[in-house]
Amino acid sequence: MTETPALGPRYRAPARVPSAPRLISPAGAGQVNRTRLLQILYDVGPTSRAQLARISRVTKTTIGAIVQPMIDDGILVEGEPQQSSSQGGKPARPIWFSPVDRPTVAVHLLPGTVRAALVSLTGSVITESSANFEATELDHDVIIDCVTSCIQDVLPSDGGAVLGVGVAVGGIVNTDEGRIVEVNLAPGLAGLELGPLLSRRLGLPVHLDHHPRVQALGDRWFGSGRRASSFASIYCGEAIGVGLVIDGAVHRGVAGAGGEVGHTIVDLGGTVCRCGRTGCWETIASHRWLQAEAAIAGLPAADALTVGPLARLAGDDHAGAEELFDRFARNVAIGIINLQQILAPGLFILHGDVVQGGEELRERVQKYVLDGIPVHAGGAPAITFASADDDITLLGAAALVLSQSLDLLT
Amino acid sequence: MTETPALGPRYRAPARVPSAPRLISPAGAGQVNRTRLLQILYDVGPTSRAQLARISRVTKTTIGAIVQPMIDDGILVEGEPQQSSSQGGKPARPIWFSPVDRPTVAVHLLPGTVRAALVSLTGSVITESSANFEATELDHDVIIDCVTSCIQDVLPSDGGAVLGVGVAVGGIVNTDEGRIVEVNLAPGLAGLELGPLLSRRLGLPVHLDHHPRVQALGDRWFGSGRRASSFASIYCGEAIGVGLVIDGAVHRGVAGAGGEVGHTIVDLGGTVCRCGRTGCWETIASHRWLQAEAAIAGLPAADALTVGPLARLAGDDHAGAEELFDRFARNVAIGIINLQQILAPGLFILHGDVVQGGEELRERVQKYVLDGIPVHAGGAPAITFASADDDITLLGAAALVLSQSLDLLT
DNA sequence: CAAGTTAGTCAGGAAAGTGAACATAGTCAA
DNA sequence: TTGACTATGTTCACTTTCCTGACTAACTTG
Repeated sequence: MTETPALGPRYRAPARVPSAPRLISPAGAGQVNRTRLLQILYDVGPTSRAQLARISRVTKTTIGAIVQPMIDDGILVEGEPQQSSSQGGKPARPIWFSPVDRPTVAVHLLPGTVRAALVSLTGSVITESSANFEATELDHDVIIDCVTSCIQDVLPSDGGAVLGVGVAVGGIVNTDEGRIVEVNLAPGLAGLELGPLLSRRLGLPVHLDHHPRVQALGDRWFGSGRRASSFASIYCGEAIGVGLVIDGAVHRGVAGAGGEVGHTIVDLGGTVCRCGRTGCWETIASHRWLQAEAAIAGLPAADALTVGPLARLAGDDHAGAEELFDRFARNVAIGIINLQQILAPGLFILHGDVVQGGEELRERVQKYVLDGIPVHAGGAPAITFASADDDITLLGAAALVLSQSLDLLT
Repeated sequence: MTETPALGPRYRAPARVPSAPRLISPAGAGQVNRTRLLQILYDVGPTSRAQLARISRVTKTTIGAIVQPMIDDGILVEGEPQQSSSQGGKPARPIWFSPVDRPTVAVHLLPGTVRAALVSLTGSVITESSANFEATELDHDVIIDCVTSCIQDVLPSDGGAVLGVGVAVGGIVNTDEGRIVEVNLAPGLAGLELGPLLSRRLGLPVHLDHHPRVQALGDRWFGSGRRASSFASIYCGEAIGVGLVIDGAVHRGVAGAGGEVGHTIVDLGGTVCRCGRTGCWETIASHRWLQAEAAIAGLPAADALTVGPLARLAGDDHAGAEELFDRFARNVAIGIINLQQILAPGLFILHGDVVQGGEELRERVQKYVLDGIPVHAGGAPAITFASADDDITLLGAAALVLSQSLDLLT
């Protein structure tokens, strides 16, 4: 008889068991339901118990049982009684998230710049800070120091509990390992294990993800994708990327790949992209293309042209600008058409410099998209521009933490 | 006090409530768990209660409680006791689906041809039948008659209970309404409300979907996508389409749109597609392109060339064929690259005439795909060819019914 | 001020998974 | 042949969770 090792029961290699969805236990169902209810609350905003019961198709009793402990715990707060409806009745008291309890830290990491904010559960920025580092910096320690101190600037001074840190990275990341794979223009960030390193320094859970996916999360939780079950959140500026929300959840490919829609091939015979391949969408719908074409057309300040100035030129009836503006709209539409043909999300939310083109650009893009897809019962896809000056990426980084922590909110 | 109408409680228009995920009740959890367990059983094949308990991370007790009523009901059967492991122990009795109880009807509708089969819960074809109609036929009644009689040929003669009818349509469908929107080469099918009409004639639930999505379901349930949580099932022959499995579920766009990857734009300056737009993937990777290029290259029988003969010509060191074969591989890779860049499913299962290219073609496609995507921690995507003569679409049509009916299997 | 209406709470009941103990049926070695 | 060992499958008391129905609270209207 062999002795059982002190470390625990003898390990026996299990039969090769494929990972499978777990079954739900009553206790697990409670966890799931608490999480879902909080999701619903985010979707609909401050809402009374009775209304939540109607939305989630359960009884008021159940809602009360779920919500009351959270109120006692300080996560949720009960608002002032609202006006009764004209039919009378006890006035409803809306439930909403605490504006101070358990905030999250949101970080946006760009080549040379880091931006950090303390974000409340209600989705508003409490404190903000930013710092710069040399984009050519190769020493990981220097970068980590910079990021850490920027975060510490926004941490609550009273040392109150923070849920975690969410990081949006403007480059390719491995979400499984919390590692940055590559960031254009910032070679020093390549290979940086930002997740584990930050987590160790701060003693907080850290989640990081690809910028357009974080942006999509921001749209889903706090922006115009709020109640949409599927949509594409596109960033279009100096580069192009997409975050896909499919059936209410942000889609990640294996280990966090995917979303590189800027480097899908749309023009086989086209020009060479900075990625080394030929005919990427980015070669016909990013700043680089805009500036090259503007130079050819002889537009003023062509080599620094962006969408806003181009729109103004086009609005002033500058013939070359008008023509370029329209081609830009068509080129932006190409990638959207392809996404719609493949996935048919039905809603496209555009961010980045492209929104500087305003309603005029949006309408043109929409027209080209509608021209480019067959009429189908699914209905015409909607193209919307995000507001130009929002913090949706920071809010998305906060949502990144929330989406992983909701079940920790007891 | 107004009287309550006889039809039921007075209907009161609810406050505009956004559709939201329901919370899970204990009873609902049971339903979900039964369904999940059956899904797991499909994924892993015949399996003992104890093994199922390990896979689904619940106790043997629970599995027994779920499985026993289904055995009593005849849906599941207990196999012969297996050999004990070398360590001894009571021999396990694998549980599996009944090969005769509650079969489904699978239908594949193509321009001019309909194929029907009776498929068992175990995923094997019990009976099969096919019929032809004029592809130019415009009378809906004639088509429905043809489909109905083809189905009745395979219905069990003893009138045993059939779960339902699944239909794969080689064209655009509206899955919400069970309506065919458009089928290339068969204008009479456009607008046909096949779902409701068949359902009324047969008295059975009918589900229909776009062919590549049905094919993906077949791969997911009975093919090489069986345990994969995400993959793309591509049909590539006279046309190109894709069915996407994302997180274990087949993705449908709004009302069943999406999957039209053949008409994504990959070659802006290219040739005009039969869809009327320019530069679709289909214009460079379907039969039409192959035959046009073969004619230019002076290959024999160019106007009826398909992939199999081309592969043989190339294998015989026919210079023009070899070069065309390679370009075809590259062109097929283009669309796969784009899908991988956007969604990174990590696995691509190819069906249709393209598989006639054999391992030689598969390797070339894989090489071009790997050349066309950045190295990323997610790992290199796998490209696989389905076996040439399988019934995966019919099995997928059966799975279409199963996936909607699992919770009806008590 | 009474009737009607809506919000929120309290006690009892049903569904479902858990965990420990037990019956069942094999292997292996003395 | 027997006993120790191992693994499968079943029985029963227990916990969690949500539902039902009755109740209190608060406001509007006539």
